[in-house]
Amino acid sequence: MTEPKSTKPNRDFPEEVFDVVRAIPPGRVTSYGAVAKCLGAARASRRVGWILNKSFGVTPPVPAHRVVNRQGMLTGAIHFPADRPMDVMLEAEGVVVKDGCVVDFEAVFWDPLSEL
DNA sequence: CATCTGACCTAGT
DNA sequence: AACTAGGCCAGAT
Repeated sequence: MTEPKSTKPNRDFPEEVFDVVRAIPPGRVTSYGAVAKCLGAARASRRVGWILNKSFGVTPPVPAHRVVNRQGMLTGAIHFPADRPMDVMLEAEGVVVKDGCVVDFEAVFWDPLSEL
């Protein structure tokens, strides 16, 4: 069979991730697993983080600071530039962050599966 | 070419 | 309820 066995609805993973993250409204946050699942790759949550790491400097800019882990912790803050800490950007949009953790994570959680 | 790590998640104990 | 271990996919060394 010469036909492409993988008929995945997924185009380029990075591009899809950027699109979803860009769709996150201000004052809201989402999780890597939610984005990955939205793309049909619930097990690719790790890839999402790696892709977001690459999202620095891309156009249009991707609000990677709106993406946190399942627990609402800013695990990616360590990879953020010191000039733009993740917690500061979130608070600037209305998200309350305490000790690197999002307060009322469920309240500010934005599900791409439901909203997108 | 083989091995390890990584912005994670799920499941088992 | 909390902790540990394994799985997942891809890039880097």
